Amino acid sequence: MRYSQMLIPTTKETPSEAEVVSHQLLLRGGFIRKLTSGVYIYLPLGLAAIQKVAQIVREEMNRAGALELLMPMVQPADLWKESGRWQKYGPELLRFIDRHSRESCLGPTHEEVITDLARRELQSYRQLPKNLYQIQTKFRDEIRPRFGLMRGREFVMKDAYSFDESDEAAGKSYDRMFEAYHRIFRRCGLQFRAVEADTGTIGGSFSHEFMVLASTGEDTLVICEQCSYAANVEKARVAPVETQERAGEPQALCRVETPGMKKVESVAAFLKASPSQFIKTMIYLADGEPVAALVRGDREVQPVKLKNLLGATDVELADDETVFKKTGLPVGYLGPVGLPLRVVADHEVMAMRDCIAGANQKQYHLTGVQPGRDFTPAISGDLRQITAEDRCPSCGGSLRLTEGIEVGHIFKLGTAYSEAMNATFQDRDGQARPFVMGCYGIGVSRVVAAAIEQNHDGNGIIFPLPLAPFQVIVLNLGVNSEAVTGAAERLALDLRQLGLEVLLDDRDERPGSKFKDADLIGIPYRVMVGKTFEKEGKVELRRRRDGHTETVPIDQAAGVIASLVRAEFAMFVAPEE
RNA sequence: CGGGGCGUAGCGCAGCCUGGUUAGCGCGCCUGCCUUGGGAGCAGGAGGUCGUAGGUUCGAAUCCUACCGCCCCGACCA
Repeated sequence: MRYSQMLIPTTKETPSEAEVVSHQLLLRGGFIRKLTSGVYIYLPLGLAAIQKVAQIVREEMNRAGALELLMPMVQPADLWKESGRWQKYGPELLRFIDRHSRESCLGPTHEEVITDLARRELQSYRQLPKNLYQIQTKFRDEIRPRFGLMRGREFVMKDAYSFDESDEAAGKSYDRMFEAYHRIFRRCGLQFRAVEADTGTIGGSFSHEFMVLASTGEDTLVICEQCSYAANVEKARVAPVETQERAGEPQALCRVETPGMKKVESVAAFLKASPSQFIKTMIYLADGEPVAALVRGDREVQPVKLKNLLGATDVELADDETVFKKTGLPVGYLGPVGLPLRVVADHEVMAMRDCIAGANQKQYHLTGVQPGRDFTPAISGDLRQITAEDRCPSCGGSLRLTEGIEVGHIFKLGTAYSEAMNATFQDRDGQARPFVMGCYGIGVSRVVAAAIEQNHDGNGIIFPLPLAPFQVIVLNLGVNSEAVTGAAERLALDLRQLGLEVLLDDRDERPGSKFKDADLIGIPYRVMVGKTFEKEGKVELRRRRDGHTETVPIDQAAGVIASLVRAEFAMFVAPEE
């Protein structure tokens, strides 16, 4: 491909709307242009990168036995009413009415459509298992789209759905996807981890997220330094604590005046106590009902864990005003003793003794509080957010916190959708049974953004070779010289014949501009045909990632480059290949 | 949806507070000359419903009102 005939509108200046580096570089490099909030045009270069990811995904899904199909973007409301999600999904689901007054929506995901297909077309256990997938544009009306391709409203997604006859078989389908995902992200050249995750609104029993490690990630992960344990902090289990040995008699309950002190720190300073002796009482609204969550004074409540402990669908921290309105209690002086609310305690709290807590009375706290003696929570369990100081729940090793970008998510769905939508097959005994389902997503366009977040420098993008729109860019640095131009053209042709994807920069531009553009758009290998060729018959070969440069005679250049590219590709093969 | 900000040439911005010639600047674009190894230089040029609608005024990019769009923070989220 000739640069002069491409559309690669690069810019020197960074557009003001872009906050994160992938967004900036995608705009500057001429990969995308915004049409409207959260909706982007993929220019030729951007589309090429997305197609690279899509092709890897396709190959690995096919290899894992999945079948590609393509479902409509427009979906009838009736299906969503059957699954119950027409009510549940909320405003993220873009709904509209067509000319016949039929309610419809743009598909943010396709469980309903695929389940409808399955109940029509899959009647017998003999047809199972089946795993069907598509690579398609999704629309979710995000509250606040941001970060370019990282969180758009419209985006390219691979979604797959598995149908099995039993839990056990569904587990195998899940494991097969777990492996396929490892192969996919490995082949994309990304640093990533699979982590235990919360199942979110899609529901289901078990799930893993695939996170690309990058400092701009929207999620926080814990990773064990010793074993393979990794989890989203929303989910990360905190190892249960041992109950402390009781030395001496437990203190008696005692009310102390703590004027104007609401924060744990200030009361702690006043009473010359450590925050770890406190019981912190946080009021949350669980599906609108106030509940009290107890954690140690120096800990934080993890709301997703609270939600799961309560079995609620929505949990949010109540603000001071709401707390007072709903309970009449003074914020800052709340405590579990005599609290007329449902109380959920972190198991660490239950192991504490001689604690300090609010007295549920303005300007007063209690000391000598004994969990179990002075109050008994309705539920106690794992409630607090894990910290880097905690030990690995799996092996006891030390933990590290890091940021990640979610690029893939796999779920065991069970029979939630098949039962709601009456999607059944006949088993060996002729009995109708609901499909046991799984669903598996990959944010294809987000993978491109994540790859850039993880691979860039001050000059621009550094694409992992498998995702690069072109593997090699040949710079003709002497467009006025027939000899140089001829050599550059021939080299580009030779490289193409060796199976490489080549961009030939044949523009009548000064060398500096060509270098800058080549760096910006992140092509892994750059070949310069110019002065050195005129003087010595050699071309210079430069690797984008580390700037490593070598000079080779023109007649050997194509072969050298091809073997370099092949050698590098070999690093991105999937495990066990 | 709550809070904040912005809409002036393709992009980035100044001008607005304190209304008054022909609305500027940088980048980009076009023509010519010159130049050619890290976004050159000179000369000439094209390009604007100043987001939209209404109002105030002799006169509005500038003041007022409404609406639209976009960005940032928050809640939310595969």
